[in-house]
Amino acid sequence: MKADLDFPRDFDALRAMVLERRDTLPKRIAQVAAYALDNPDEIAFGTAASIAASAGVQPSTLIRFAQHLGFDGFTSLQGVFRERLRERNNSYEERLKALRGEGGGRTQARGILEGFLSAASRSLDTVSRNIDDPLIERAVDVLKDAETIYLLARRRSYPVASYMAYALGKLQVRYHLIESAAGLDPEILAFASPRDAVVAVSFSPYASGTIQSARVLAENGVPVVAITDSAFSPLAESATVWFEVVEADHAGFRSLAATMALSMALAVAVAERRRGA
Amino acid sequence: MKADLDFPRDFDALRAMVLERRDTLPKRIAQVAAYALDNPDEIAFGTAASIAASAGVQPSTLIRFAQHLGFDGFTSLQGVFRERLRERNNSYEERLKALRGEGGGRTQARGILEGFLSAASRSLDTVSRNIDDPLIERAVDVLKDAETIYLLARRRSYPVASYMAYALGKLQVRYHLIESAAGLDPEILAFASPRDAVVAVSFSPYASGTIQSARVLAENGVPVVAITDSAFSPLAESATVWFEVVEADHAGFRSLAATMALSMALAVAVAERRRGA
DNA sequence: AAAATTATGAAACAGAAATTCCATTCGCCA
DNA sequence: TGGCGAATGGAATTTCTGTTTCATAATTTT
Repeated sequence: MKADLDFPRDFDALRAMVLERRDTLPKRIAQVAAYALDNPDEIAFGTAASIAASAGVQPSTLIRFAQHLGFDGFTSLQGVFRERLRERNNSYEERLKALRGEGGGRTQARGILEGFLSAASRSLDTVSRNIDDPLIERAVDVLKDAETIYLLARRRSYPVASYMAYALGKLQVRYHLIESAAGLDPEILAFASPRDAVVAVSFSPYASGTIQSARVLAENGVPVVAITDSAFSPLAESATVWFEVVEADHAGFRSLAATMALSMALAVAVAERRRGA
Repeated sequence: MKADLDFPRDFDALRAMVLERRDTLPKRIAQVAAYALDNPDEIAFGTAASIAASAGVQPSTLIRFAQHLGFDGFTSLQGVFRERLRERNNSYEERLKALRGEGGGRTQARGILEGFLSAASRSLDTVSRNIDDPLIERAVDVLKDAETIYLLARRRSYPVASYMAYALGKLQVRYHLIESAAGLDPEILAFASPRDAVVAVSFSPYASGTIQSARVLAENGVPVVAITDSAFSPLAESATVWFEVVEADHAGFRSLAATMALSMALAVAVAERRRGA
């Protein structure tokens, strides 16, 4: 007889058990384990067949996974995932309530995190209200015909350009990321022609390098798509199309969430347009 | 014939429809309707038989209720209740839905932008639920004593590190951003001692450079704070403290919003702690 | 290297679930 | 009151789901 009664009663226990045993689990079982921890909602609602397909295994493997953990079948394992979903929603309600009630039990670091999360969230809200369709379309029109897209951003804005570079690379769109303040940039920018295009990102206080480069490029007839934070931005003057993105800030640091989302949207939209979609 | 295709797509619409018609509904159907609005979780998780018993009606009545509302059966009605449970507390999502409703004609690019905004918002929600205070405190403890903070991130994660570098610089915290895959990194990392610390960021598929460097540093006794996306991440093994941040994605590109917020919070919290605040 | 054990895939199976059907009851109007 | 249509209960039916089984592959042990 093998009365395996020590199955995990809740999600945390299950998670702990999986992590503890992960090295000893068979390959397919481990594959299911990883999927389960990463997609708990799927497990809670799906059927054995649908989950198995989504995780790339056989339904029977799911049951074996459950049995490895001490459950007597998939159904009882699923119960744990459902219970978690019920409780999570409850605790989240309470979390919101605590936040509204200005709960005192938060640590300082937690408060800072909430601040940044809130700033990011406000930025997203703002940009979704303020960006209008024709503007995006015009920007995409400009960029879709460019032989090379030059990415211009410094300091605070640099992370935006570097993520855009990553995306454009994946999308097989030719680009050039203007890296450093040092040396080579002027020469590289001298190659830019009116058949190329520039994406320039700068927020107040504007990095002078970005502003000047953008101006020079614009004077040479290279179309410029700008992302900046005000109509009075010196970037707006040089721009063919410009977006006003006002990021909320916390502790003196602005969120980049909205700018990131916009720049990624531009990258993907350009790639799709080129594919003729 | 009356092809009733206008069944309620979400819980709010369903609720509104029920309230509107409640006077005209047959007795048993009304009984089910009341039960459904009062016990939505039961509907989401239960079976038709168990719900029927719990509501004091026959299973067939449950189906009639669903059909009265325009669904083609109990199963599709249940789908609405499940969807609600998944997407509860996602205020941004609902706002987007409302926007679509009134806006009418969206362009393709606009759709892509909304996709990224929505992904960012979901990421923020998730991280605010899943990160707990003690974890942040421990990470800050590790970092506050470091002489130099080494920032380790490649490719997709690199923008995070570069923004963190910007912030740490402003905050006058000594750091070193590991730049390129080329040449100098090993020598620079060899300087790191147990009195320093590392912030490593990597998401699946994990950049091998980041993983290896983190492992070597950990073996040399340098504390590692990791931000990664799964308990199975190889980064988690090397980490002294690790955060699980699951970013939502759109069009194949993950949001960085949550990771950005977390990394900025760490930077600011460390600086404040050092100031003795 | 061979044998034994364990893991995996695919399909068959049994049971439960949702749905349909039909006889009966209820409520309403002539 | 009698007749008609809608509503209801309960069983029959069909669809689908979790589980089991078995043959095969992989892995470990001897």
